[in-house]
Amino acid sequence: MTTTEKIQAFYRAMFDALGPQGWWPAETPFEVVVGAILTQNTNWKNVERAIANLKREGLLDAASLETIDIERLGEVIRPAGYFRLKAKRLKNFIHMLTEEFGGDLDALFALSTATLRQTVLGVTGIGPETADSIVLYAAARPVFVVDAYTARILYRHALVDSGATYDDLQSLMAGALPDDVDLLKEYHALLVAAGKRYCKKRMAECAGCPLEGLLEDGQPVWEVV
DNA sequence: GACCAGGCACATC
DNA sequence: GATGTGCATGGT
Repeated sequence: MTTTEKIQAFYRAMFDALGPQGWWPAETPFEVVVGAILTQNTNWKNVERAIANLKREGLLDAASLETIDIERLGEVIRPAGYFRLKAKRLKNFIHMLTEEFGGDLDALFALSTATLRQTVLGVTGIGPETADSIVLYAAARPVFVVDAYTARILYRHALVDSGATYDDLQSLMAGALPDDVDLLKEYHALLVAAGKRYCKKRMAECAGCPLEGLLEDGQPVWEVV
């Protein structure tokens, strides 16, 4: 089995076992952007609380976030953790959006995919995973979103070594998959769903994982990652 | 009480 | 270029 075949087999196995995940869980592209920043290294449940607070306070739009006091914003998003840091990061994104695109997400999303990704990446506090989440799930452009579960699952199945970078992982996945927005949305969501259930950080047993026994060559690696 | 969660920037060597 | 550390809440 080639690496490409393995990556495609992983998708089928996860989809058959777990079904469509319906990501991103948000009502609007703007909410996707906010959620992408708030979920950095954070349980989604806590992000939901923070987003509910933003909605209740009528703050889930560019103009409101541009004008709100940063300390008050921090209090509103507090349940998401790292709240001072994330208040700053939200402000950084909104400043860029306001100054360069008149606060209009559609204007930002009119950029070419590569330029859009670079522009979003240029915001302090937005790294590769957050940028790609925005590009894929908010702007609906075909990029592969790499996250900790992607790295862990590919590493434990010996498709990459422990030194693989974000770009290494992204290239590997992109090279094996079509430029299909719906498929790429689903693949990332399935990796997270499978990772949460069967491949948590210190989990050494993975009984019941849909990826179990899929590879006929190469033993899975079981160092903790 | 330790460990973890859908990262990222920055300091230091 | 690699490695270490701060950031913070809420669930298990």
